[in-house]
Amino acid sequence: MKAGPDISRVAALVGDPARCNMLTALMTGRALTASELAQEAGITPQTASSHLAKLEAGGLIEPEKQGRHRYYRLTDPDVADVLEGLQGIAARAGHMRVRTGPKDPALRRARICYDHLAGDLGVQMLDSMKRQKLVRQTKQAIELTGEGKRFMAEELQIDANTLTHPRRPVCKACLDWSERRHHLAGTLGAAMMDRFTELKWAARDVTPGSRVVNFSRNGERRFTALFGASE
Amino acid sequence: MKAGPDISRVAALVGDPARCNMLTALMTGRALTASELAQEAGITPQTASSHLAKLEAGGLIEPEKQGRHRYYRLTDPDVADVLEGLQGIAARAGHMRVRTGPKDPALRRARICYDHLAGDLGVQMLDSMKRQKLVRQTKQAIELTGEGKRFMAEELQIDANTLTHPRRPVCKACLDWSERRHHLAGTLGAAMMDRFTELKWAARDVTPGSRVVNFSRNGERRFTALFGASE
DNA sequence: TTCATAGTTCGATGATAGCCGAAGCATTGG
DNA sequence: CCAATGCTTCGGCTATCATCGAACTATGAA
Repeated sequence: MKAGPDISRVAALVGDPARCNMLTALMTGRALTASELAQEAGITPQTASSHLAKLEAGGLIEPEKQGRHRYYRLTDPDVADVLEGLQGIAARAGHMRVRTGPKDPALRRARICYDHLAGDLGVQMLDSMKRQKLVRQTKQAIELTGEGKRFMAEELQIDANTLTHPRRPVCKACLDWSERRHHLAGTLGAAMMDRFTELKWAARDVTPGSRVVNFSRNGERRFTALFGASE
Repeated sequence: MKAGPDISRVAALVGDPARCNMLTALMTGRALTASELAQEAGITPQTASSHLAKLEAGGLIEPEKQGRHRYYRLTDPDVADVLEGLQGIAARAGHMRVRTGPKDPALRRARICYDHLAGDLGVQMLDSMKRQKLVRQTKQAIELTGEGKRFMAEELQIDANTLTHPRRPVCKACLDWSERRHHLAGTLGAAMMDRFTELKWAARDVTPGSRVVNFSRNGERRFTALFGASE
């Protein structure tokens, strides 16, 4: 007498190493073409095509035709959240990748989680925002306070009114796999990351498929000035 | 140049239908024996034994020997959270089980999520608790307020001091797959569900493996009196 | 001790599904 | 129109892995 949605199909999709590599590559938030994803997974385009069709049927990714390219992106930030959740379990069980490159510490410090900042600095930022009362928890979601709106406008030139989105909250807590605490997701989290990039405080690592975010010397100083660790 | 924990192994574990059935059976929060899990998954004990060994190695379940029985439980509420998250994605993609029994509406209304209340009533409860300022979001977690502690003691005879646990927060937001909003997890969520059961306001469905929670007529009245929908 | 139950290990089997080569569409550019 | 590129479909190969029968260990009961 089973009931409820059938997990195993979705999980099986993520369970294949090739598909999993594609999905983690898409966690950068960027849309990638079928061939790029094939290379990312280390398989031929034919095989990739089959995998992509399955992922699409499973509702994990969405295609967008553009000329003779097919760009794929994760359908939803929620998908990224679940992937992060799985990473948390895998990390605890000690199932790290065999090739744990030198980039790993950098990944723990600051990385892209779909479209917002994660890792040590991401968690630090949300903590600091709460301490400064820029956000608070009201009914069911985190909310930007009046003080927070002023702060965003003055310090980061982000107009809070532009952040509303029909299907996505402005603020959302996203569980960080490396820190096991929350960082800020939602349209605000995305907008802030965008601004950091525009201001050249931070830049995504150039290695294709890397989620690492590198802060410049000046950028880190400015970032810490706004969201410094607990005094 | 991959980095980070390897998701695919964990996901592959969940991806097998038999193992997935076992895991969802364990989402009741109860510990089940190897044979019970075998029956739940519809496979022979030998096969189940192999699956259980894999799930244990993957860190998803934990055994506990008791006489000649081996009881298995989910290692961690976090595992249950990820499973709920996967259900959310599966539900959106329309991957419901083929045999969507008559219990389905009941499951959406009230069910056990590991050890606390989920479904419509679970979401309603957390909403109401926030409205009544029994809990609030402080730094990174939901916190029980002074008012909340009084409420718990007076209305439900729950001593807030007994709720602290070395590895588990008192309050935690858990994403509900059917409502797509949060309900209350953590030791408080578990304690409240226990109390509801003790007071005979609600009881888990007798069907083995069912996550449905049935509220008595009186129980629902009392529950609504405390955590009624928004007035 | 003897029997029954719970669980595991081993070996063989069979089906699923990932993989690639080759060929086929579709779009762009010359 | 032809060539090149991006992607998909088809067919066959292969390896993985879930499955079960049979035999074995361990605990508890008579």
